[in-house]
Amino acid sequence: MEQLTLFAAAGQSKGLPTHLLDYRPGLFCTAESDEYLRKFIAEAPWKQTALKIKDKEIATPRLTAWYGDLGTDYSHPGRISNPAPWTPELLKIKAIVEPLSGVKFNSVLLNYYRDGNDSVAWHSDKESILGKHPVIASISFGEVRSFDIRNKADHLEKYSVRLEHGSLLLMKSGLQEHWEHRIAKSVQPMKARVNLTFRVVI
DNA sequence: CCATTCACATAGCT
DNA sequence: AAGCTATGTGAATG
Ligand SMILES: [Mn+2]
Repeated sequence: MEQLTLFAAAGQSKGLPTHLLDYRPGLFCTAESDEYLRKFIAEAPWKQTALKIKDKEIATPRLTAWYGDLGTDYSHPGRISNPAPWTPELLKIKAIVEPLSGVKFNSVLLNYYRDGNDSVAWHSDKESILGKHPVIASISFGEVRSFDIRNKADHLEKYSVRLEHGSLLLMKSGLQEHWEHRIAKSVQPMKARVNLTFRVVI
């Protein structure tokens, strides 16, 4: 009984398809991760976009901030925004992540999930901006949230990874084409989580 | 023009 | 019977 509970709480699916993703907890220690979380929340140029359906204006349920090399412009729905210039912290993290990813990234999208009501729906990352087989490195700070993937052709084929404070999730080149991912809302009370997704913008 | 993208409300299922 | 999923919605986009 005890073990079952503990195992369930761990929340990692068995048999994760490691050719599609890799998960590495504890890439950054707790103290360092705490500081990064605080600093990114306080200092990143957070934006919240919106979409209109009928007459309702629906705010996207998370905040985003975009950093990167000059020329890696990212089109938000409705407007084009230049990325903010790299900060020393982001460059330091990038330098740690790149050898583990086998890729030199030129941009990073930060996502700020303020509480359990923030989320991102099932999607694949944009082929038009990233190409068909992008490698994306995702660093998590703050609250543990569940990252789900499902096969586009068979929604019953699903896996889940708990993204822990200071962890790295590597989305490998095969993931986006045939799989979708999400961060679901949670009924349980959730504290803030900031996610750094390093990418190569084409 | 037309397909795609996004979050939400709702209906239907177990 | 609470919790999950598929579906329709429509403005903006390329
Ligand atoms: Mn994504």
